[in-house]
Amino acid sequence: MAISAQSAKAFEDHNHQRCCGEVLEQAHKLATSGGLRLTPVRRRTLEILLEEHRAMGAYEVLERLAKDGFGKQPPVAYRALEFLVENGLAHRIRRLNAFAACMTPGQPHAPAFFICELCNCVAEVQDVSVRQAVEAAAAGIGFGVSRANVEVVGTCPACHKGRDQ
Amino acid sequence: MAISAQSAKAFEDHNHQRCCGEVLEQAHKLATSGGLRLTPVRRRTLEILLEEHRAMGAYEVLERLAKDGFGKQPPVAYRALEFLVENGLAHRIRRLNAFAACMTPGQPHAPAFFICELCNCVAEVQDVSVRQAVEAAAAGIGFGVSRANVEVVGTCPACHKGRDQ
DNA sequence: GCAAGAAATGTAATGTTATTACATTACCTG
DNA sequence: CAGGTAATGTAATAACATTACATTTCTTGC
Repeated sequence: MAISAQSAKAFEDHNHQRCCGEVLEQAHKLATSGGLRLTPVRRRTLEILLEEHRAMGAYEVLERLAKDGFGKQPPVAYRALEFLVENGLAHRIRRLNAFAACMTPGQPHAPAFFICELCNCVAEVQDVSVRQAVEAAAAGIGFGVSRANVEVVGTCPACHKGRDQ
Repeated sequence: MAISAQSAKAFEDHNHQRCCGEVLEQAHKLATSGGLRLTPVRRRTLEILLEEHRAMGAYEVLERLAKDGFGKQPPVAYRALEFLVENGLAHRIRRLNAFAACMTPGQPHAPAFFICELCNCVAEVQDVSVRQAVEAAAAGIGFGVSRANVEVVGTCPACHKGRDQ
């Protein structure tokens, strides 16, 4: 089941070719400097997420990987995706049971995902204040934060507009 | 698979018997005043979540419902749970593929869930500032928020303590 | 270089979560 | 009490995810 072909970098237009290249390059740098092994499957998985530029289900990614000559079984996709998520190169969007490439890899980030309930497109937004609010709330109950996942459901600008018409 | 038997109302001690009764009573009021139909399955589902006072998987809830004489098929649980979530009487914790009764039904709320990665217990915290930060970020990209889901993973006070020892 | 251990991959099987479809029953409402 | 709507029961299946284990590739110390 395809989720959406819509832009995921906020909801702005952008030079997609360029954005893919940039992120991939950043990923490479991180891999070599950080001792990560960006193996062929992993690299290809990241490329697929970047090319599609949207949230993709694991099985959808798997199909693509299989076509490219990699294994056909679920663990192939799940392992590669897990690696990317663990190393900050991708995110898991739980509401959609899907994964999306991180648009700002490397830098310490506090992502929030805005998911359109009409077209299922996803925007990744870096927002420090959300993270700060979460940290403050955590401190209030003595909770030690390791990861925060913020997923907001609503309507993206395009769909919001269409609704009023 | 049971998720946790740990308290979910922040991480404080509380009079459980009393808290269940209160929330159920509130749910009833909402149902009658709001025109909701809190049917036997739905009511029982809410009771189960309240009794256990933790995040429960749909199949786990289903087992209990079946024992109580309701249907044995997944839609029985999913429909009841969906109803409760739609009407603010329960929440879905996506990271755990689970559901938990809302501890503050009726009042307009902005819940954030704190999930302990060691014991899997869940705390529901009402925090306006998180919601405000989300709203602000949404406004920045022209996104219309309908629901925000904040799930924070880390260590609860009890487990955090244990770790240091 | 090469042996030993660690990490990654391939694959089969299975487990878990969730939905679709449709028949039936209960409940409003005129 | 007839007709429509909402809720329920049930079967089947879809979608998502993990376990287990064999095999290969990479790394590292000698």
